[in-house]
Amino acid sequence: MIAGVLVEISHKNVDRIFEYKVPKELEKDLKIGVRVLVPFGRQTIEGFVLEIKNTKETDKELREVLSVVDQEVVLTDELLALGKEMKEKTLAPLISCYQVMLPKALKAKAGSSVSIRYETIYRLSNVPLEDSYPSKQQEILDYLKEKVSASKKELEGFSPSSLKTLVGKGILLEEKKEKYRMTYQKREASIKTLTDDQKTVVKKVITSTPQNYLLYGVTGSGKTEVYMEIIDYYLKQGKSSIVLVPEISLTPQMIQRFQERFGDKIAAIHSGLNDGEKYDEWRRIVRGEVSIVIGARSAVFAPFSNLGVIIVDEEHSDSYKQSDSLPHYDAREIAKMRGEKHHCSVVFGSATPSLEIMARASKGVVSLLELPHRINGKSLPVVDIVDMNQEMKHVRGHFSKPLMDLIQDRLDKKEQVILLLNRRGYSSFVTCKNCGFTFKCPNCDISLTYHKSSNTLRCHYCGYGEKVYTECPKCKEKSLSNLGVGTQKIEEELQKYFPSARVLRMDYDTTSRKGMHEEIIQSFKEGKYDILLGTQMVAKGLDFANVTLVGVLNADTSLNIPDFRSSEKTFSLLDQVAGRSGRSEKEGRVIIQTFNPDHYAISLTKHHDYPSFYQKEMDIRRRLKYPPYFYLCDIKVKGKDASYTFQEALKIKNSLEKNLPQMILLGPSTAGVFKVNNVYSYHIIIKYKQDGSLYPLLSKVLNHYQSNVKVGIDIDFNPSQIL
DNA sequence: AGCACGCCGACT
DNA sequence: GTCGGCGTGCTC
Repeated sequence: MIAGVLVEISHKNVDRIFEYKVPKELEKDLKIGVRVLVPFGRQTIEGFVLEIKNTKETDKELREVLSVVDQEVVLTDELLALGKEMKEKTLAPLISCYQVMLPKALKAKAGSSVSIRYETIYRLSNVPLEDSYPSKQQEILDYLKEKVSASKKELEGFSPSSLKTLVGKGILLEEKKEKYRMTYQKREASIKTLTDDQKTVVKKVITSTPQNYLLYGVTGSGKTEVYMEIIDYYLKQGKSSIVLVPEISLTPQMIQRFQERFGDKIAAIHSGLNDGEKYDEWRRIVRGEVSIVIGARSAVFAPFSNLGVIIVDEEHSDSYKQSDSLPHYDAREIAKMRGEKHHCSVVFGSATPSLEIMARASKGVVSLLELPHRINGKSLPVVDIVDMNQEMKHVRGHFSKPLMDLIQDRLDKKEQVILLLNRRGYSSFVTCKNCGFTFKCPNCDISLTYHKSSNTLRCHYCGYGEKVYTECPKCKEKSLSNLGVGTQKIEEELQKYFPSARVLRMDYDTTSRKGMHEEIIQSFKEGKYDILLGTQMVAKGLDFANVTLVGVLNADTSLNIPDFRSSEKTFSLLDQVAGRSGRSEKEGRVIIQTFNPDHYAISLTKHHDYPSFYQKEMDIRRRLKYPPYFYLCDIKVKGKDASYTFQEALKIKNSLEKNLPQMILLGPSTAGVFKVNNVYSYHIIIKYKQDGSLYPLLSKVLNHYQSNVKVGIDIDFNPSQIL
């Protein structure tokens, strides 16, 4: 027997199958999809068995498999095939595709530090019981007759020596049992009755043939209830479900709602868990002990064999794309692929769907489901857009008069306020403090980034550059600056203007400690604070009945990020945060402060007008040849020697240009984050309608450079952002 | 990714 | 004469 093994080294040079002889005694344990320990050069490492050949003759000199690591298959046939497809679509090393599917604990290096936890349990053996025992022993026996089995901890109240005696006599059995670090308790099942709209959506999904859906529902329309109802239906059919949410909205509040309804049938995988806890959750899934997985991006790989439905909540979130490491996969695409394999539906939900999916919905490629009303029967909150150009004279700190007045009003009424400090794309673009003017690239329509070293403004996409002016070209004021404020500064201002207000800050600083996120949300919910001030994380999924005012201090920052999706990101953020207001009985209000009141991404949030935003934005995307009309591919060329790296990038671009005449190639341009750790990056951007020979061609480029140690190449198809 | 082999500079 | 720099090449 010969085993084809993929070793646990994520590098192009070794991203292929190596063959090993299988010793007779390992043959029965060695299966496709298990990990094995193999000698590799001078080292001993782990790898996945991908092939088994039953050839007897050993024509080649092969080394032997040392041991089999897993008793159970860790990569099922489905996941093995899925990994190969991912490699095709992302051009990442195959091993990296398998590594993202598994918890850290199952990767070779972390394996030693995370272990399975055990607890000792006691239960009655088959030895016939006598009529009576000494009283201390009898107590234990009575307890166990009732409970069948009990852990050591539970029996702490009883006499330890009597316990020992009973075990010694063989009346009780002492066993080691695996113990999970997380526990879920089902609480009051508060199943709300669905509205007619919600019922229609649920019915459509569970009665139709499996397909992909876009659930377009306004904020507060009860999408989560719809998800749970669909999941419940499949649960009763004996099928499992995956719920994907962006990490930022995977709040304790959200998990709690699922837990209340489904109890220990759920496993929640989020960044708050440590490696051991994640490993436990994964084992519960593999063993079929749970039927519902709720988690961020990587939860899409939950090893279920009988999927009933996959839910992708907040579908528009860019966190579904893995951009920081290989493989650059998109969980939404993986969801569709698994949906097809399992013949199950995939429901993509959002109040502000991505243009890509809405475009597909309007073509009929995905089915559109709508929830146009809030479940509380109230209309969406009234939004006022405050023009900060006009407000300049009345402004106190970062607060306009209308916002100040409304905050005071809510404090008087003992109602709560959420304030959003938009920090998205908190980078060095130049804005006029007086009129809000920002420099944009004439070719790409994205904000220019300030480069201190050369004192120039540059476009990250095409490389266009211009000199920095001291005077604003629009209003002629000398108010150009690259401004930015932190939450601490705003908190100080709030304390100054509203000394009696109890302000709670929520940002990356205050939530980094484990459990802090939960604590903050809980204490705000309990009314211990009047104002919740935070960054993006206050925008999504939070549900506070007493919040009747949402204020956005600076709507413009996300408008100016150097990305063709900046308008979409802004509209979606503003609409989402506005939706936090007036979720219960009381009417909600929203104040949006901006220097660009006429920009469509801001003005259209006034009436929550997604359809108009969609039309307008699609028009721009079509004219500038951006998605969803064109696909994008971002090729990053990195190296320590700036000029050498640029030359190589230019060579790549020229050769691609020759071979891809029907595609549009941009660059090489300096990356937004040009220099990181003394490594310089250049981008080549490809816009295309059909991939044609793109993939094989880029694969060749990668192979050509795999042995070049001076430059590294990173390819990202459909990038969520180009940095 | 490791790890060794290999061919040129400053030292006990 | 050696110790060691990190460039090139291989791992079933």
